[in-house]
Amino acid sequence: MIDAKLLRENPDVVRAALTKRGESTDLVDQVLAADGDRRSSIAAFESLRAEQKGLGKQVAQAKGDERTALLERTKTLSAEVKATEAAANEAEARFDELSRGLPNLVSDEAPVGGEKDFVVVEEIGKPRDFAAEGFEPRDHLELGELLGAIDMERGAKISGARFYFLKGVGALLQLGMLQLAIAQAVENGFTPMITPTLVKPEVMGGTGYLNAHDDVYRLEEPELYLVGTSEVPLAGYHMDEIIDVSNGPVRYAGWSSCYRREAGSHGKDTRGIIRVHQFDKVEMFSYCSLEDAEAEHQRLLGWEKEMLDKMELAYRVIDTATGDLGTSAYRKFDCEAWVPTQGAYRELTSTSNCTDYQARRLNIRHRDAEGRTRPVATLNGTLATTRWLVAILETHQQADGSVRVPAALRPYVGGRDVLEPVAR
RNA sequence: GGAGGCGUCGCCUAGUCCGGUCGAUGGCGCCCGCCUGCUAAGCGGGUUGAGGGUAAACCCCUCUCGCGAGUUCAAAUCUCGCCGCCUCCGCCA
Repeated sequence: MIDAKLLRENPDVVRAALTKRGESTDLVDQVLAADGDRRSSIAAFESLRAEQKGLGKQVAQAKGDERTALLERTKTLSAEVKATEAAANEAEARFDELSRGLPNLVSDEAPVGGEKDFVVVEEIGKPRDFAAEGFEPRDHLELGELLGAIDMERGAKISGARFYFLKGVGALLQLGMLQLAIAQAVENGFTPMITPTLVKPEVMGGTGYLNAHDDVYRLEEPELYLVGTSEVPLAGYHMDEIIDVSNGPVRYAGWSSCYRREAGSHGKDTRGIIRVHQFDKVEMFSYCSLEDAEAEHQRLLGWEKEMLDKMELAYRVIDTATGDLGTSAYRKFDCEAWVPTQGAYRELTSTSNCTDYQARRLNIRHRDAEGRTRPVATLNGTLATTRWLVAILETHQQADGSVRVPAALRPYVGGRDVLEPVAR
């Protein structure tokens, strides 16, 4: 949610952000009008209410005729108070609903434009040259089937398209990767968390995901939503609280399954586990002061790179363009790993600085140096997900269909340094 | 699923039966000051959060006793619904 005071005093800042995101600025004027209504109706109610309270006090003291006379007046006043209060509540609710439709501001440093207007910040490692090595790389699904690691067919049989089983070394690799992620996070002061994956509407809405709710699974009774990332329960964790960030960021590492409908992506990435309805992820989540947020964002990015380095992958870091930020993000960096059979970089991690946008919606505050309450900043970033297996399998494959295991993962596959094809 | 109990400004707590000096009591903790070689103790004061009047300070006002609705001139207090926690029973793992 955008600060109402900022919107009132500097509506052009908000309009500029909307324009950079490629959205209409009409909503700004609607919200401003609603804000005016809200404040005037609150003032009307409050002055009547003050009068009513004053009279009520006199009634308590008065006796006889004087009392009857007072009661005559207070009766009509009572109805007016009720009516103006209802009007004020309504105006407040309308303002709230409209202003929740506004996305976050955007960083001046974020590149302006759409999905393809990202800026490459850094390239790390070199994509393997399979032509030079003299063999045609197999894609991750073919490798996964050879190794007995991925079973898409049976996933589809029991749950439909975009579902899968990870089995054998596939299951071990994923568990290893996630455990490695948790271990790294804990080393860096994160509190590990295994979160609920079903959340209430206000939590899903508070994180800004309900606007794009085509992608969210919804349960009818009771009304609950399956989370697409543990960012959602971790943001909701401190909802309606005043937390202490005076000693630096409060950091959580969430381990959860994630669910996405992928409603708008028919026909895209239909093969293998690149884009699936359910996957597992370890997500970093930080609460900190607004002043500390940009520095914390860089730290989260650093920890993502550290994990990717452990997987021995070639990847690049991109600064996401304003049109591709999502509702809550003020700035976003993605790490994209090279996927040999696609000849392309694909997103493996994403870290967002949501500034105080989610915190305003979820009512999460801290006390500043002067003891005043202020919304915190929230940030998130990926430490490992199922999709990483795609890049790991393809990057480390050998001509015979075996796959070399990155050193960091070997303890999790029984110490093996190579995974061999199995007979089906 | 059934029955009962509970929910007060960080924590504990008085108040709720019998509506109006509750515009909320006291303690603990915390903050400021005084006192004191230092510390502790003692003494005095402060200490829920939000919104509006204002751009801000001071100040003033309104809301806030789990949430919402109702009764009433007036609700922490009475009524109804909901949520959460606890205890017991049933059922399932």
